[in-house]
Amino acid sequence: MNSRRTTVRDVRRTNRSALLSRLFLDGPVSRLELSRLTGLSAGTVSNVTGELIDEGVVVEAGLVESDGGRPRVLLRVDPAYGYVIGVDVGPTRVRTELFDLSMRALATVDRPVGAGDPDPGTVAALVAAGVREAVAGADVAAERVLGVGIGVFGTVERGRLALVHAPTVGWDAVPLEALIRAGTDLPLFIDNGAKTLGQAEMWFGAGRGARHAVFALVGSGVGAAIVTDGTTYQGTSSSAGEWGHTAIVYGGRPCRCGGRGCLEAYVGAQSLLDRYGAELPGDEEARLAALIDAADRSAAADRLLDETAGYLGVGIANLVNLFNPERIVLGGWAGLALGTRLLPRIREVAAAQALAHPFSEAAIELSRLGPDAVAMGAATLPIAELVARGGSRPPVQASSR
Amino acid sequence: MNSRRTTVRDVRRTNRSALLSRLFLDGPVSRLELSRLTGLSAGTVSNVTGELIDEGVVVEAGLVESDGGRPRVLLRVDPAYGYVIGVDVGPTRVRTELFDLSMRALATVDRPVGAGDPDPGTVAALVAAGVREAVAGADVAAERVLGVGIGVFGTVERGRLALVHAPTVGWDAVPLEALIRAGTDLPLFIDNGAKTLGQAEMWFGAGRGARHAVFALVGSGVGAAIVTDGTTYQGTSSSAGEWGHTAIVYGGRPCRCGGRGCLEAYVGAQSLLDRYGAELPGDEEARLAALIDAADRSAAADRLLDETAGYLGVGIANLVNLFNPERIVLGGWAGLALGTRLLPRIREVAAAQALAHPFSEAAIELSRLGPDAVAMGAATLPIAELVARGGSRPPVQASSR
DNA sequence: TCCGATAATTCAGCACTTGAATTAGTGGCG
DNA sequence: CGCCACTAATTCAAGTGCTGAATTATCGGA
Repeated sequence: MNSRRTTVRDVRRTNRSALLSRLFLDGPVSRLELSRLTGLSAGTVSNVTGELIDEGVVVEAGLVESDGGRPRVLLRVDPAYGYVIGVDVGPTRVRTELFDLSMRALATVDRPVGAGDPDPGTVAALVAAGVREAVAGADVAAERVLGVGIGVFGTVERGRLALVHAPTVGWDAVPLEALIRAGTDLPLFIDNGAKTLGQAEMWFGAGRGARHAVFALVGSGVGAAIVTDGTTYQGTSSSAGEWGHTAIVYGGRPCRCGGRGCLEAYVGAQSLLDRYGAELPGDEEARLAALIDAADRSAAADRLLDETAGYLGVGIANLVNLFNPERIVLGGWAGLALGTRLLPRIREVAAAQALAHPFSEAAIELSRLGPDAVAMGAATLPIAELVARGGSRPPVQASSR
Repeated sequence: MNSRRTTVRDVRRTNRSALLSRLFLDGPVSRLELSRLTGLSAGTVSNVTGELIDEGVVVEAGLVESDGGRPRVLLRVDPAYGYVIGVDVGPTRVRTELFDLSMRALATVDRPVGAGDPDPGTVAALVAAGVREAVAGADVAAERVLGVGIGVFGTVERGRLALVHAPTVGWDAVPLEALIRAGTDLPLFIDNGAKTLGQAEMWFGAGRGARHAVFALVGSGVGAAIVTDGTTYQGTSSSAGEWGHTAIVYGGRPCRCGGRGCLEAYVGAQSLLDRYGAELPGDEEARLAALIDAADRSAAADRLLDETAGYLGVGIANLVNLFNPERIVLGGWAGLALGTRLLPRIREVAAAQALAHPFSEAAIELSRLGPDAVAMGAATLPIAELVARGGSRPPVQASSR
């Protein structure tokens, strides 16, 4: 039901894109295998890969032995063809990483934002500075940077310029993209941090190979990334996936979003610690770890965790019934800490609450990459764009500069 | 990130499909307008429409006046090119309708299934018989029937042959498609009834023009159809959208699905009537109407309805936060009856519970087509297939039979 | 009857894939 | 040492399809 025109040239773009995608995700592959993987004829594969090699996107990478017969030449994306930057913008810190195209981190810059509610201008300046430092630190020419992906806390409203909403820290339609653009000329890709983390798991972690998956992320707050048909679902204005603010207890605990009975008010780390009552030392992560540790001795802590497993299980059952995914991945720093101990119980509860049939299709797993993959996931955004374009063919008319 | 090969011929198929889609949905259109709508050159439009006219799918339909200049010729899909059948399979009745391609109903067959839990064999036989009667009743040659779309209660697991799960009436993996195929040779398209109803609203009702919409259907039970990017979201095995069985009251009322606190256990018509306590006469629909009517006089009924608006509002807020749709359409026979009275209150509750930003993007409306559109929506399934194929071009090698 | 205006068709030029034929590398065997 | 069987990669004619410009069709008005 689409209505974009299609011309013969789109065929090439689509096929370049399909080949690049295989090359990028399935590591070194021979032309013959590419032909099998994409269904394209050997002639076309030869033709297109030749073009990609000429352009420098793809390089040959050794031979595969054969027992009698011409050996296959392996191809792969040249890791040094370009570089991408991923930024994890949290409420308390900005972390910038520069990767080559094999996703090796070549530079990392980590900066605290300072106490209190983060100031948009400060955050934007930290991002721009982080990008400059990462480029300098990795000793890479700025022209070779394909783009900067940014994963932000809060929901991102994608219009001509992205706006960020994060009521809990007083951000209402903050023009973050405009602010950052003032400090850098590189192409910017902004999305919610939960979604970029989901993207990372999808490409390199627990989501590999899945068509439909939901990444349930529990940190101080609770979010989710919903992948349908291989792509992250955005909704009308990119704010889809606010799983943490779905009500699970009608008329229940007030949530910091203003609603009542939201999942986040029951399983978010902040809420958990609030409900525990007893004072614990250290930052949020240390306190949650202490709480989990205490469960072996303290009945109160144990009961609290058991309740949490119940809420999480029901929340996950809701996802199963609504999305019928083949995989549900529990992540986020608190999600991992809780899941490591509670996963069996969570599965149990979900099994009891979800409909039998969709539940039988859904594998419930823990995140593989850990919560630090937000930046890496963000860095995949410019790569995805490159692949979708079919690798940047030089513009038709080579201008003189 | 797809990996299907693309050839030059796909270009034609895609463009035929785009043109047919415009012709089908935007009624009579001139070639020039088609060119503007699809972005295709005038030459291609001329070429392709010529082909479609030769094949009989499209016909000319009058001229549009001009003040000086050659008048535009209007084109439209020939309503008599083919016919489609839609079947609404409910637990108590099977309703079969035959439509021409302008969606005019030419024949309707309505049959009760009989009391008690429906027997799969009986239902399948009723469908097959209904199809035969409709074809005979409309006096249409069976070869001209493009296909039969079937909207079923319960979730549909789409594999090689569709299976139906409906635990509430004891259906577990009923091979409905196989059973019906035994009684007819026509192409079959089976989907959940809520989804076909959503499809009908999407094409002809409250969903027109929306990219992202959720159709929330309340009848005896509760279901939903989720439209993302213009197509109904199916999930891994087509069982997505079980909104009725998402928990909204943790540990709440037991639901007939076996879970606890499901939305259906609070707002489904059956549950509402159960909770009302007082005995009412007539069938479910009459009793619900009586309950709503009583609310003006009875404090108990009024309170029950107000509670229901609360649950529905929160349930809808969950949809808003999770899907960020541009439209939420409340339908189903009970949904319409309740919504007519309660919509303002439902909107109020949803506004209070949902996040401000996604809520501001979502229009909450009532269904336009009423609950009888299940069959019509089912009938769009074969049409959608026809359009996606680009209108059936005759097979390359015309066989001798 | 001719003219200006708008719509539709025709066609050369170009982009692309396919499948068959051809060329390119390897190891084994006589 | 040279030939052969085998597998991989490249080349190329044939076929399909879109575009943009030129051409043709069809109107109203002077």
